[in-house]
Amino acid sequence: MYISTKTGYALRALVELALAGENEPLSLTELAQRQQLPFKYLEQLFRKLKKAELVLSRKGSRGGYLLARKKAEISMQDIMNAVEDSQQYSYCSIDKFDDDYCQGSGCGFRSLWDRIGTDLEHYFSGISLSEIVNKYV
Amino acid sequence: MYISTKTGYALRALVELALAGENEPLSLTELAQRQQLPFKYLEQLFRKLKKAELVLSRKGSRGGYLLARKKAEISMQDIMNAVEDSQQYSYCSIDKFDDDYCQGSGCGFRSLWDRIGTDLEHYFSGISLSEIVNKYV
DNA sequence: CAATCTCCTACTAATTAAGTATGTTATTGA
DNA sequence: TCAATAACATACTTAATTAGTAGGAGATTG
Repeated sequence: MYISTKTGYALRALVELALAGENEPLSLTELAQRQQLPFKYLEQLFRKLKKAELVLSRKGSRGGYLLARKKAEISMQDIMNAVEDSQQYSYCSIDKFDDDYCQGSGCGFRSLWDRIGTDLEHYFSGISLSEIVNKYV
Repeated sequence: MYISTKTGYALRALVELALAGENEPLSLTELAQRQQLPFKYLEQLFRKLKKAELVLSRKGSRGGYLLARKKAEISMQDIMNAVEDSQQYSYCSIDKFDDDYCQGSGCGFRSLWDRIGTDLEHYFSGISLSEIVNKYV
């Protein structure tokens, strides 16, 4: 169980946006250079970030990306949700078990996973981009 | 970020041991049947669980596995540590960045990852096998 | 001594993550 | 108005990790 580099990249990138000016879009070319991240990979991440409405874009020359919300309104949970493929923290391998053992929502393990999922979601929702920028960067 | 089936399997298996008698070892053959888990895969998991001193084994006929500690003394963190390959919750992709950006322990992101790792470790250490057995099974 | 187990190593298969390649569309500034 | 710039989109390749298999050696009990 670990945080993917995908989330790491996204976080770095958003921190960079947070540090940039409010109204000056930062281009991915620039961003990729500053963070030494693969440009084409970033493009993909940003498509997801945009879909999740964490960033806005401006096309064309002098275009780029901007944060769509205030730093304080973007949490690590948001970022992970946007970028990570599986939305769940844990999954019950329910389909491998027959009905005697694991019966949908009645399954004990499933409710354990659910609890853990909720707890972790709560935890990561509590870490905002502004906190990261202030404390760690 | 999610909990692997490996951890799920191990948890299920240990719960099964917890439910079994104190001094009657449970064989993997039996366990695999009860939980519908692949026997050979379980063997590997149990080798790790034994190495981590979470279980004891008795060889030979009528042999099997027993919990090495009281249920309350085994946490999800223990299980994950034992079974999961990477011991870290998060890793800094430090080696991809040059020294200008990320300088070992001085790197802001790294300390963020460290904080998260510590927090999660603490969280999972707080979930014991006995709690799981009591509340969820 | 035979059945039943753990123990050990080395594969293979499947899935996911990471990264590349190629091209299209929109916007700005010269 | 056109050329440069940068987002948008899709499809593909490679690398890494996870899940699962296979076969046999070494103990122990009835």
